[in-house]
Amino acid sequence: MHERYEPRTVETDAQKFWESQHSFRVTEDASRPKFYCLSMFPYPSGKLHMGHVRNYTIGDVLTRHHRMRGMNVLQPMGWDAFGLPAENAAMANKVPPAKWTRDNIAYMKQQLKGLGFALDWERELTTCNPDYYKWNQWLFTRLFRKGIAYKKTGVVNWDPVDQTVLANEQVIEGRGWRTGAPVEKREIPMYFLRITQYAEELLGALDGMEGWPEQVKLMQKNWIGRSEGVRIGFPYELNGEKKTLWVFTTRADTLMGATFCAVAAEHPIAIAAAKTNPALAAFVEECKQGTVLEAELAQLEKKGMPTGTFCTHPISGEEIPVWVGNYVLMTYGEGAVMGVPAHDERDFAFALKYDLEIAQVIDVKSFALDKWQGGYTDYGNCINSGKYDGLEFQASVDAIAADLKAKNLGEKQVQWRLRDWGISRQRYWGCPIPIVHCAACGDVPVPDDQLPVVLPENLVPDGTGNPLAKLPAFYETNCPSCGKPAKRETDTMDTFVDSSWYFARYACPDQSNAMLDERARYWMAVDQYIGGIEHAILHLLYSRFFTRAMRDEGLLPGVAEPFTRLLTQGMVLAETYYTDANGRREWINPADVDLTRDARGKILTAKSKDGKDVVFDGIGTMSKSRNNGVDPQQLIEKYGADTARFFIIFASPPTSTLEWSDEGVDGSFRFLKRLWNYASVYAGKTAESTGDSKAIRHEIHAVLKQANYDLQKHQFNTVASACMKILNSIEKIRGRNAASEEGMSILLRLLSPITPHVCHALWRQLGFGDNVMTAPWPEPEPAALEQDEIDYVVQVGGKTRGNVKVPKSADQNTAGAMAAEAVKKYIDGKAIRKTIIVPGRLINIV
RNA sequence: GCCGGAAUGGCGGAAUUGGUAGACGCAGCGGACUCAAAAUCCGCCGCCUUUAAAAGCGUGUGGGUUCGAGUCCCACUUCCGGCACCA
Repeated sequence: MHERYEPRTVETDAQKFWESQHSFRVTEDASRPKFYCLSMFPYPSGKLHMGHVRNYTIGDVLTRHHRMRGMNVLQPMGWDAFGLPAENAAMANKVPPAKWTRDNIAYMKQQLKGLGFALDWERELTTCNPDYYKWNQWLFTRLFRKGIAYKKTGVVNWDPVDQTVLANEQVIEGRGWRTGAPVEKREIPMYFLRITQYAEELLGALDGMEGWPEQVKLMQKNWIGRSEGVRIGFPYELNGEKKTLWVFTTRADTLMGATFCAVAAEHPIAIAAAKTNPALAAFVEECKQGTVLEAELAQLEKKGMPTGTFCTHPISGEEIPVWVGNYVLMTYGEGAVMGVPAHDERDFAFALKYDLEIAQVIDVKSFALDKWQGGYTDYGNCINSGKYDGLEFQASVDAIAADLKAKNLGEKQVQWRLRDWGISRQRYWGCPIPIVHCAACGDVPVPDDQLPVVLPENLVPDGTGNPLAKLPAFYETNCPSCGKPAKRETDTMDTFVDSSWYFARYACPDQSNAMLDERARYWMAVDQYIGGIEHAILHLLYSRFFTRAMRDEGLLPGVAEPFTRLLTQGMVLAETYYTDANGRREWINPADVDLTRDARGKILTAKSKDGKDVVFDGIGTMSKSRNNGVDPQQLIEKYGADTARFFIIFASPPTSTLEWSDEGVDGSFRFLKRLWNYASVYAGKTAESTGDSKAIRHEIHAVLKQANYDLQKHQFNTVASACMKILNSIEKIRGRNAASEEGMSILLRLLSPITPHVCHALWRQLGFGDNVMTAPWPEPEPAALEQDEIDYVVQVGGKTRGNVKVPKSADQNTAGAMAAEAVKKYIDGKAIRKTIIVPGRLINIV
């Protein structure tokens, strides 16, 4: 046995062993409980980043732990291979996205293999391969025929110079990233998936999902956003035609205080008024500038302009003005709201600004017309509301809804915040949408025998629109229905489509006759899903929707939820720095910044390697766009995969955000070295000290008990600590005896999911067996946990004043008396009011 | 702006349901070994007063509940994630 710990040799040997044994290959096995453990697949951006190492180490710890508990564990891996960065790289390097992507996959796969993850590589899948995306297309055509997929217009960011659609990420401070031109909103036809049809089910099912964090369920609940209210009609006349302006409100009790209505710039009233009113036309035009980003829209200064149109209040019959408001969203409800300045903060500010009437109709306290106060939105009884005066919230809503219904101007309604999912992307590197546009037959889905619609792989985009739209060889085709010349759709699908069902395909990646087969029925649902908290809404919600859509296609009978248990990993953050080059930010990797700090750790100066001053721009998620990713490869090369794995597990609990710093990694490396040294130096010797073996056994088994509890809670950082504590205990023995032997056996098994290579080597070399992966999971022995005396903390009036050892057999009175004796000097001369005894823990004398 | 989180020594973090705050590490300080250094091993290590013994303070801020609060409640501050075309 080598005296020195040499990670490279140890890791290569272990990996060769696993490969030769096909240790991670799994098949369906009815005799054992199955456990499908899945980490979110990576986008092949170039090389692994720390977030990947963290994610996949957590997944591997879970996988290896469950294997040792006797379960049939599937842990696969694949590539989320379509997406925008490949097109950006293609433009920068003049290399087709396909080549860039596949090169990245090859490199990252080697990195993953080097980290020793227990992955079944025979199931690897890549979303940009036709044998995968064929089934995107196949399912799309099914959903299209059912009406779940449909066409309507959607709003996109438009770069007027490059004549191209921009992703939100490509809009920097309202301007196109390449051209610097102010971005405009533009409406274009797109395909949508009717996720709203599943809104009720997606919301209702959350309650029963006990394996999901409350936090994520709450976010999804709020995102779906069910609200109960009243749909209210305000009749108006436009060009002599009688129409009704429909609004939705959750506060119908305030209807008598509605003094105006506001519509979105895209609303028919606004468009009609703009035709005859140049000032209004300019305002409508202004509203079209800027991005579609909701975060920015919500923080815009609220502006408006009267349309000149008036509508009739459905109860009072008064004429109230209709305004255009830049804060009214066409995408929510019907693009119009009623304005109740007295009881809505936004309406109040709007009314003050434009001198609109403010009419209090709820008896909230101390109402003042000139100043908004928090209580104005409180519920209360109606006042100044005619026949509704004195009614409380629910009664007034009921009465108003009934009256509106009688007039055919409203009814109670349930409204959802969730919108249908627009999946069309005017981009090259994605899955082609399988539709042919025929002048005679309309939008015709591509028939099964013509699938997949293959994406040509040799194109290089140039930033001025989708290259597919410039390639007649791609878009010129014949109508599958009538055979006449027709045009193929050139938009591709949102990459979220690819990732909304990949988890099911891992069960049967080689199946060429169907999207899924009976193997998917065996493995689904995923028992444990692991991935970043940033996916809490979109990816996870889309996957829940897709799983139901697949269920309703008969592909996954009885499966509604894709992920039984969810572990949301905290993000790995890093500091960000930039240099300012002629107003354009150049992002500098934190590894290339030299810092000086003051005694409190505050940054004094920051310089790049070439001596330029660098601006610190806070801490944020590691990303390509801010060049603050930390490459784990250097860490792995210097210390080995086991140290990298141990350190990232040890550094913080899986769900916490982690500000990356590799200070402290030495400690993890030292621990593995100490473990190795102990095994090589002392393992051959008989013990020097055997006297306190009983106490040491107690320590080890108590730590093991706690570690098993922590594993259940997924608190892996303290499991790593536990391993260190066990080694500390064993080291006191300084040699080999029954206690150290047992301790080592426990330690190597407990540690093996975290650092599998070194544990594999030591398990064999110390003669415990051939393969630690097949050893049973260690459990504490009750006898070793027994103690004769209990250590009580003694408090006087809640302050800790001492300790007392009480025999296990002693009753409460004896224990109390012993405690009082132990802290005598603190209670001398004072009356004892009562004594609180927490069995096994603490005695408080008051 | 809206939704969801987080805040504990110089640093990462621990504290199972309200019960000894700081486990386990990092950094630092002192020592052993060494010609020396590295590596390794041993000890100390929240703040403050103090020669010491001992006392007081202490879990982002301000209140509250309790015999007892890092943990529960109310109000705030700062930071992080998401906001539908980054993935």
